[in-house]
Amino acid sequence: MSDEHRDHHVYYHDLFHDNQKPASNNIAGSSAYNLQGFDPSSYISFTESLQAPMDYNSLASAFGLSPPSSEVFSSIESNPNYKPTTAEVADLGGGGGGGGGGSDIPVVSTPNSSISSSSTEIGAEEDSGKSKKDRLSKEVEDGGESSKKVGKGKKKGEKKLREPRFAFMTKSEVDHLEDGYRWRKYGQKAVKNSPYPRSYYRCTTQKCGVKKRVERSFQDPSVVITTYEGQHNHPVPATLRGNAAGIFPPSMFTPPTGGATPFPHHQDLFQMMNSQGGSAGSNMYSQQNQQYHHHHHHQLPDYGLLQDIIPAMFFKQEP
DNA sequence: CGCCTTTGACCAGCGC
DNA sequence: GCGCTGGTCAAAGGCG
Repeated sequence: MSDEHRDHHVYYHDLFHDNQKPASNNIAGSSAYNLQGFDPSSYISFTESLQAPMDYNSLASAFGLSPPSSEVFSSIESNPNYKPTTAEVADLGGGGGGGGGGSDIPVVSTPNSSISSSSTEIGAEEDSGKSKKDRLSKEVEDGGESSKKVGKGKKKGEKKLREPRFAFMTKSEVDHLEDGYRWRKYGQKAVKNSPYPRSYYRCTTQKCGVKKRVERSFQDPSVVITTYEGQHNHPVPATLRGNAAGIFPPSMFTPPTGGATPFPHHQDLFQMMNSQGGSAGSNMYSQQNQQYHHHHHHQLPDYGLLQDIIPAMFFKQEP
């Protein structure tokens, strides 16, 4: 395994399962989207389903700060009672092998990104995409999850509730991207129609039920699809925190002024992003971290803030 | 010694 | 009801 993170491209795209979502959600149609021209209707339904009081503009501006050339796609499962479907399982990883229509995925992207092509990667295989059905109307209450065992009888009629998820695609050679948190792998499964396995991770912090799923796109092996589920109820481990610029643009965070970034990977990321299309201030960082010593891979927080920020913005906060 | 990965088995949901 | 598939468990092993 290599410790280096290279060529990081992050793709975000919005995915929300709106039950009766008309065909207007087709990705092709959204190819023209960009954060500033994002389809209002989609936004609304998205927000509504999230029940998040946040202002979209803040989000948009946040993403809008991305390097001009970055290609970003994120997907979010906003429905707290969301029930994964097959297609989504295939795409973003979901539970239960249900059917699923994977083509209704609204997309949010930054300017200059070519959504259609990339989004295709994500939703590419709806091979047996059936219709997904939604049901369930329990109240979501994160947290509870310790008593679910495989071989044991489970609680009465309690259903396993799944938290909203946030997925994004990153161009990287490493499967498991450092994000500042500590994870323990608890499973790996082969993905249907894909030669690449999917790994399941869980935040090791006690009481934190955040899960993470990592898989490589079978369409484009250079792309890694990471899906977060839940929100951390604790801060990033002190030993792991530090530079968390990660995939977010410099403007969103305090630039590593003064000192060299201990994580050249970031630099690579920025360079990559900037170089791609770019004309944005590119060597802001590139001149700094020329050298560094290799740290253990566990000490390379990359996308920590991604989790800190995205969930906070999109995920339904518990009362 | 503690923490983590590996790995096969098992479980749950859905389609047929 | 059976079979498929994704998701999870937990025992065993690995590594610092």
